[in-house]
Amino acid sequence: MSESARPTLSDVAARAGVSASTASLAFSGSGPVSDATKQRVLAAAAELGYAGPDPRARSLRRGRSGIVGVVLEQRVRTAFLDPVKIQMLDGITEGIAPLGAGLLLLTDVGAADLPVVDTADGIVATPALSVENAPVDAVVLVGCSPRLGQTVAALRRRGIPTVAIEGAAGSDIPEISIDNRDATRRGAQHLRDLGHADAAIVTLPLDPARTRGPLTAALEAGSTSDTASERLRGAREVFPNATGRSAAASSIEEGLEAGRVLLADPATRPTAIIAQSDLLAAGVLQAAEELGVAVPGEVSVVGFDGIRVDGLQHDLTTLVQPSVAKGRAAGEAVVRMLAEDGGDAPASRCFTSVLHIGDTTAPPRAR
Amino acid sequence: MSESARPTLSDVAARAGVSASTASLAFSGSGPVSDATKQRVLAAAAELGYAGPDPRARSLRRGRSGIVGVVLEQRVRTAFLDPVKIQMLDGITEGIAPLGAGLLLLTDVGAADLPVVDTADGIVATPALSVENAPVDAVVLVGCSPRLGQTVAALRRRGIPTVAIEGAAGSDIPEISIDNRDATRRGAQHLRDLGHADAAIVTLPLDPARTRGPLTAALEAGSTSDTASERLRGAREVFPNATGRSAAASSIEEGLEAGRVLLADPATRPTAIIAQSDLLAAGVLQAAEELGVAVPGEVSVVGFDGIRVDGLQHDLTTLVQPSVAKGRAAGEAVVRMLAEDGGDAPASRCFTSVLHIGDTTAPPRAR
DNA sequence: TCCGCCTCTCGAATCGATTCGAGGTCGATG
DNA sequence: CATCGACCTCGAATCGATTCGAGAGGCGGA
Repeated sequence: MSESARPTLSDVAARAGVSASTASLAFSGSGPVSDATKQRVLAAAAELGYAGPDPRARSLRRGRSGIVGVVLEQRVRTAFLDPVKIQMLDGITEGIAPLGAGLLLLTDVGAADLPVVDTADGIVATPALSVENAPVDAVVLVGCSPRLGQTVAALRRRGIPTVAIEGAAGSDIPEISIDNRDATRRGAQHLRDLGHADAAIVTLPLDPARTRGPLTAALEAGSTSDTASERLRGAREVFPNATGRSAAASSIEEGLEAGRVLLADPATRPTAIIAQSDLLAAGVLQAAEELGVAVPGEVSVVGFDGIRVDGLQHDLTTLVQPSVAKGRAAGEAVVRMLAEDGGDAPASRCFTSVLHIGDTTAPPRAR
Repeated sequence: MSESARPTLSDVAARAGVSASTASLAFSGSGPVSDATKQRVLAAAAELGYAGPDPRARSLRRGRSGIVGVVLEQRVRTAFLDPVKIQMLDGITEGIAPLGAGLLLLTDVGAADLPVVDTADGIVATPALSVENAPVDAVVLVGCSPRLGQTVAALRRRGIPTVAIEGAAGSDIPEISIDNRDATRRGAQHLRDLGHADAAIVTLPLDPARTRGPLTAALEAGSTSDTASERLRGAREVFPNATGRSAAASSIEEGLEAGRVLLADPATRPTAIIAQSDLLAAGVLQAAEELGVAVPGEVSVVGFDGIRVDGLQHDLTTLVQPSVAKGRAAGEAVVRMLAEDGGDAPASRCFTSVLHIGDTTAPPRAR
């Protein structure tokens, strides 16, 4: 028992001359244990180099692992390149702080795609950790994805409390969202009020394939992204016939790409561009600069998110959304659902974005 | 048993008319189970809505949790604002892919600082998850920190395989690093070769307090950051008497701050600035622009990292380090250490940075 | 027909800690 | 002096799955 193997609680107990149960009490600190005994146990633990109760055993017994899963819809790098995601993650961290829980990064690419892993030795290793089998007490879904349905189904089957940020996952799952549609509408209205009649849109990825290209009716109809669709609808409320481009990601690069196409031809160039994220907007601004198109003189640009894009010269007109607060709300919802008395309150929340008018929008130049 | 509670493997087994052991075999797929039986078990599971083996129980029995911990030295937001960290994280993900393991985010603020959490109800909750008690199979330390020693001690006591990225943690812990000192020296030498004699340095945080201010001897002597110290030494090999500023973080903002001070007075202004990160360098460039100091005409700037700073107009002269490869190497080291046959090979690796000469360095203007 | 072997299934032990009720000791009180 | 608590400590059951050796059938060959 006390061989070279790591000591267990019973080893410590034996050494201290008490029973395992008493040792356990001594460690968890809560139970009625005399000071003398506690000291003895702690001393024995120190002598044996006991590092504390095994978290695996503890979590089996307690039924809680102290881990909250965060499901990202993309690979880690891609997700974290988006400042909005990072802010939400940070908010989640704040929100679950009272739980003292850790954050486990998961992607919903699905275990099915990679059920087991063959090691070099030809041994079949543990199936990859996924939302189907991760030892989590609760899960926060960040951003919707085509696989959302399957992910939610697995979570429901496992009975794991779930909260979704931006993505309708089902009536029993609290959703933390913002006024995507109305906010975008307000941004578009701002452009209309300035006198714009010809606005183009740069959308977030619409389909699972993240198709980059012109914004076609087919693409729009087949959208699997609530966020992109809602923002699109909001824009269409003001500019029903707006055309545009669909980006393959929310990044400056993609915005640049889209901007180049939209601004290329001075004859057909729109007087305003509504980008569905600040990163895309920043790319559009860069494209404008590249092509020598003045902002806001010749083209106005509106973004979405309200992040500080490092190094951006402009004060972007955008819809400022409370990303950190969203994350925090999600975290708090998790805490509530995990509380003993129970989270009867689904506690969905919809935050409001604020239109920040910067220096990238102005009346269109008479042509 | 099969009440409202979630079904267990034995429930499934009972329903399928087999023993629990057989059911287990059927699920793990590996054992010699007849197809008929397997189908029966799977069917029973489906009927009962069994979601697969409980990961907590499984990890207790198997002794593996399938989770790899990543220890960050700061809060999540701060860490992930640094593109280098994100790249490394991504590399780690790639590296441990064969494990099929998940990534658990941990910070080394220490459980001691927040041993237990009082809930609103006055109930004492589970101690916060930390490196001391997280159910991880291995850990990757990202960046060194003052608390490194304690973190490593806890890990060692627990017998958890550990790999450190940038930070000497002990002889038994593989370290993945880069040639901080020599790389910086080469960057500095490049400046010297161009004719610079008066270079200033902007360092990464040196002490636990992340003091922002002039680079004093005391600060240097008390440095707890290997990375910053090494890069500083490299610079000093070429410019022994260089003065500078210490930043409170690796960010554009901090670089801007430092740049403003260093470039404020045209009389004492250095002809070159060596920044210990690209983010800091970008800030310095911004400061230069603000103050109307031409780059590289009036001041040359060298960075470190080789990240693409979004929106940066310049092609920064910098030392390109392979961040993703570093992460991947760390992940691979973890895989090796976790392999059955055993990772006798500590497998420390030191990568080499490459000097990329952009357009931010040029000979000093004769004054 | 009988034997041996091979394939599939089962029992029981185990992973390490937690929890709860039972029991034991000791001091104080009537 | 006997009894009642109060306060500790202990035993045993439990969390849910995995694993390994043993045993039971079935089938082909002699």
